[in-house]
Amino acid sequence: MKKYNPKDIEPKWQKYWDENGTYVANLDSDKEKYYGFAMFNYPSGAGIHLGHAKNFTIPDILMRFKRQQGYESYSPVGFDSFGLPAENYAIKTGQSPRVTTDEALESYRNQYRQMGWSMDWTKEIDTSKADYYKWTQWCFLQLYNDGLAYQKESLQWWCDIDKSVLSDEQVIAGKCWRHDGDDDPLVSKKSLRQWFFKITDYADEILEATDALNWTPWVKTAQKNWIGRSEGTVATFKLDGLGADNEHLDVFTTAIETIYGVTFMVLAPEHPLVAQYGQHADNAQDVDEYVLHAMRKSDIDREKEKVKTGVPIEGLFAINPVNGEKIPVWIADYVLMGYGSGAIMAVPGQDERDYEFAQKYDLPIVYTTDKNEFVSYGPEIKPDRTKFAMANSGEFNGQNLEEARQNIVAKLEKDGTGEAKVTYKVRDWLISRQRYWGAPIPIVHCDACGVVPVPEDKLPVELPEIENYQPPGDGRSPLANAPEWVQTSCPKCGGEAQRETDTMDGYVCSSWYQMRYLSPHDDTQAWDPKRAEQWMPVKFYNGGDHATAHLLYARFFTRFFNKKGLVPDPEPFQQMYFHAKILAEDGTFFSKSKGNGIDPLEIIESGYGADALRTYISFMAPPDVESPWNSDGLPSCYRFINRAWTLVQEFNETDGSVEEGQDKEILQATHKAIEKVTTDIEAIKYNTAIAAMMTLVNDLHKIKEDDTYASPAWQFALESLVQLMAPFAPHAAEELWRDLGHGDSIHISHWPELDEQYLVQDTMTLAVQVNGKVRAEIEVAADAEEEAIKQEALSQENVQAHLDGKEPKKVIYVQNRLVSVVV
RNA sequence: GCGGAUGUGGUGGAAUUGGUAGACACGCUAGUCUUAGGAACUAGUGCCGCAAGGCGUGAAGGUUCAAGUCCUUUCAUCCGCACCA
Repeated sequence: MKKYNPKDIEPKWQKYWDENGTYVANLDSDKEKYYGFAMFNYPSGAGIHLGHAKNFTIPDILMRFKRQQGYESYSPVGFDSFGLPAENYAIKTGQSPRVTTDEALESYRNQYRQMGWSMDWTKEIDTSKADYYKWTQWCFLQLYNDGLAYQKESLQWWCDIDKSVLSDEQVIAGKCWRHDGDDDPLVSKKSLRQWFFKITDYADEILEATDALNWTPWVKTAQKNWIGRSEGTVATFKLDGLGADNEHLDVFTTAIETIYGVTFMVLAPEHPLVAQYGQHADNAQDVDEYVLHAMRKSDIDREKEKVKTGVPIEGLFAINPVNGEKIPVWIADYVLMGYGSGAIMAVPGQDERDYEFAQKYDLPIVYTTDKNEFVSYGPEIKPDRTKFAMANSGEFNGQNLEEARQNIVAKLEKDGTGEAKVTYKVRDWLISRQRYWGAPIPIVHCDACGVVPVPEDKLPVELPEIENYQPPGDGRSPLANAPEWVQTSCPKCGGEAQRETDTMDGYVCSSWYQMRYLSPHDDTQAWDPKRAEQWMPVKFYNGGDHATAHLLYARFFTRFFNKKGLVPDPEPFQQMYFHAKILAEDGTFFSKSKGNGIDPLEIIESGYGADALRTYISFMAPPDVESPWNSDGLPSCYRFINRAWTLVQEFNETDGSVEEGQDKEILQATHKAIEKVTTDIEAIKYNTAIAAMMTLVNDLHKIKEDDTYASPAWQFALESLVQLMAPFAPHAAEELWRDLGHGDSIHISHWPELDEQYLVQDTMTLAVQVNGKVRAEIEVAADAEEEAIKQEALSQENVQAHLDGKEPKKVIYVQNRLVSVVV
């Protein structure tokens, strides 16, 4: 008998599928379309790991299923290949990122194929190739033309030794990643002029659309948190002293009703008024020191700070717009420049944080409600606000908080000292990177014309090959090391001009690739809007990372291009599925440092094959449940495939003798499996789909225990089984399909058709409960009358015993389930 | 602190949404066979008990003929956000 050997059949069919274009999608097909994929990879030198295996197997199963169902199923493939690791490697070795990336890509292509993923390789994209980033630059220009791309000074981490910009992940415990010794200096912040995308313009509509999405629920919550909308009031306080008499200070608060309790003001250390008036303060030196100290701390470090610190700006006061009270102004780093206006009115009587600060620095505390509870902490909490009465608040005393809030806002608006306002946590998207290995920003700086966008017909602005990947030391990217590239002529006036040397954040590249996949080789446009009309939004998008930024940015781009009429839907991903991680056998996370990783390729090559690996990854738990790897689990899936294999081989070796006696049983088992597997794949519950197939295999083995079957029913059962298995174990299924006499690929065959008549049983087994406890089981005809069933139930010996001579008060029959007798 | 979720055998996990808890696997026990293997096959396996029976879904209450599922309280764990004004 032919043995199951994945090492033989897997490479064979991989080659066949490639050569026959089995998975090549016709993007202009008339068929109903199904478009799905997983977040693409950064091709690192290390190759794929178990997480990648899961990431791409999840959509692959669904896409294969849809293909069999007759959809034009498009599984695109691509690589997010710009990024820091290749650049860091280049700095270290001088080897071009282009070269190392290409090497990594070649290896990835092989590994993807070995996993048996049904990707359409004829449409592969690579974000670091000019034919892709040309259109990333085009996207930039569209945003620029609509005023959604702009330049602004912004602070960047800076290493004084390298004279180079650092990304967040290159700052480790406040020091540069390459200079983190005890004697090395802390990193500092340097102000650079950088490019931003105005995503805040879209914050509201993205937020509003979030609830309706068919996305993993917590991802939606994360999106909403990230946007962080809160409704409140901006109040204007006039300043007094230190020559600031004509200045005013705007603060944002969600609890304006506490304004009578303001006993001090707090500015973030970066607040512009600090730089302006701090030097005039009586304690100018303290102010200076405090600001310097705070600026050196990263935001993360600041948040870790348990004890609040601050200094007053002595001599500077603010005037409370509601009662004219003169209150001191402080600086403290518990106030963040990035939120609201970077300044707060502190109400220690009603706010926990302000209370803590006031306690420490001995500042006065005024309560503005009749109950001394904190009310302004967070926009979400709503202690029944109508139950609090205002106190110490002048004309508003006695009103409940809700009334007072409205009345105070009205008063401020009338006086011109405040207004209702909505703020967001999300800030504009900083896309400038002072890096080499990214898409150049298509902008030219002309001495005469200023900032000039590169005309669309001059795209791409190609990334030049350079000699030295070390940053030049002036805050510009290594592209500044290529003067002949930087030096150019102005597209407007033709005069001397310099190219922008910043490149774009990698997230820009991945914000629109779902559209590029539809026109991967089009050199006349970023994508064909007619194709987008047919294919967008993406039906199924899987990922196990990037729950916030990437998805938010992709939504921003899609909304923008939707308004331009280039995509049919404002949302990019109809369904977003966020899978959970596979854990190590001990329940901890896999990590490079622990070296406890499991190499998918090793598993395949050890003889278990990709099919068993794919099946086990899908079987171990529902994909969205974190579950530890169990090395004994893999063999169990191999065994399952092998048992199916045996059924087919034995069938092939029979002499054709027909046993029809158990056809009905065979068909019932088969259709039950068809139904279960179909609904479970649709619901991404692969674990129970596989369990149903295992049950079918077990059933078929049992049925044939004594005889060898060769009936048409038996053949239908085997063919259906193999077709059901095809999305999970595509190689073995293909081989078995051919063994069953088919000339064409199983993957473009069809999905087994369900015949519901076989789901109905002739008889059914009902449980009989007496006072809620099961006391007997009865077997009755499926179409038996309710009365007859009840009689049958009551006549059971054990039921009678538990009735103990009493008359049942009630007998309940639940259809197809049980009979419940109440005494 | 706020928000979201989850607690089921020795293990991963099932459970038609209120209807026989533990599907399917792993592991374990016993057995069969043998070109002795990390093979295949068969049977058993929630707990206590020889059995009858009893007990069982983190804990405690409640609703119901019937609760893993609904309600209340509570404990634990995980995740997201977090000095967001």
